[in-house]
Amino acid sequence: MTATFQTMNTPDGPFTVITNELGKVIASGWTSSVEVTASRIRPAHRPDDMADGPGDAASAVEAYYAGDVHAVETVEVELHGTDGQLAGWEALRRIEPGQPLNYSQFARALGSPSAVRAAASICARNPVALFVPCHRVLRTDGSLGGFAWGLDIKQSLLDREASA
Amino acid sequence: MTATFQTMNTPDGPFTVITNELGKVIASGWTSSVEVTASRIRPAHRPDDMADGPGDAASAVEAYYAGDVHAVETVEVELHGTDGQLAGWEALRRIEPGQPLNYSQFARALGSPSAVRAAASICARNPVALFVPCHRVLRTDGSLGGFAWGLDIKQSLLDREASA
DNA sequence: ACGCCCGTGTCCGAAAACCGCTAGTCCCAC
DNA sequence: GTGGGACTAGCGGTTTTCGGACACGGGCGT
Repeated sequence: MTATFQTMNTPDGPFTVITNELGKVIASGWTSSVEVTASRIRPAHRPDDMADGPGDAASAVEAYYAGDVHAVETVEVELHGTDGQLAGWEALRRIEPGQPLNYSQFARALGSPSAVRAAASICARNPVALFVPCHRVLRTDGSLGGFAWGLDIKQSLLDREASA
Repeated sequence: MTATFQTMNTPDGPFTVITNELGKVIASGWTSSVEVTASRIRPAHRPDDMADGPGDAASAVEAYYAGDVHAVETVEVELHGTDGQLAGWEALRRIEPGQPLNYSQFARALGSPSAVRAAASICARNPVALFVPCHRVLRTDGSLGGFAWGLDIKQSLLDREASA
């Protein structure tokens, strides 16, 4: 399987998107390294080789940073994972920008109120950051919790969406 | 991923072939059950759904049973596995009909003369029986060894190829 | 002759470890 | 008192790790 990638600049630093043959996003994150981005895809579905090339996910990211924080919502993604992960990532996409949840609420939304920690690790493994907005889940005490691409960026995204 | 299958009758009983979008064989065996056939594909690459449909692998099988035992050699296959498995399955395809090897010779051909048992399990996991002729490897003492689809069929194939 | 044990690569199931957390306790500094 | 920081046990899906099993043959000891 072969895939396409693009790296662009954003106010939060370089951002890389990897898409499959159909143009669906399979991985993304704030790094200029394709390898690092690809490492978030589960091994069995990781592309054999990747080439730089065009794609329209990039324009959605630019629109997002230009102020249209909804722009990334309609971009198609292709996700692989367990049933729980797929359900979780889908649920994340339904969170509105500017209205973050905490990990407990998120676990409850998934139907397992006590599986808070498990829910957190579903966020942690989101391969398509920004498109699946795992940054919209925070700790109950108001602190940020974690973010694979760095807490500065998580905070920046939240600020941006709060003021949009 | 979606795939196509066909089931046909042969002197050795019903035979099912599963092919991918490109028409390459991804699984096959003497059974009328698509599930059983598909179970030989490693989980990560198993198709999501399968539909009955045409394909020209079937005609090669018919030609084989009509007496042209070389007919299945040119059919394209798509295999997934470890490096050792891929090398092994490739080597199997180079064995001439009517000239069976034993497991020791096969292991030696793979470059690991002492890994006889490992070589045997590479045969054992061949997902595309007949197209990759794992039935052409026997025990050193002359007995059949094993065959996923039943020893009767292994014997029958060997007889057929010996007299061709 | 016959039986036992070992080498070797890969798969598979079971069990343990891993965590982007939370609620409850305890303790101290005001 | 009381607000806040520090510490702990418990949580539950996923991933990782580990040990056994296997389409066998050859060397060694009885």
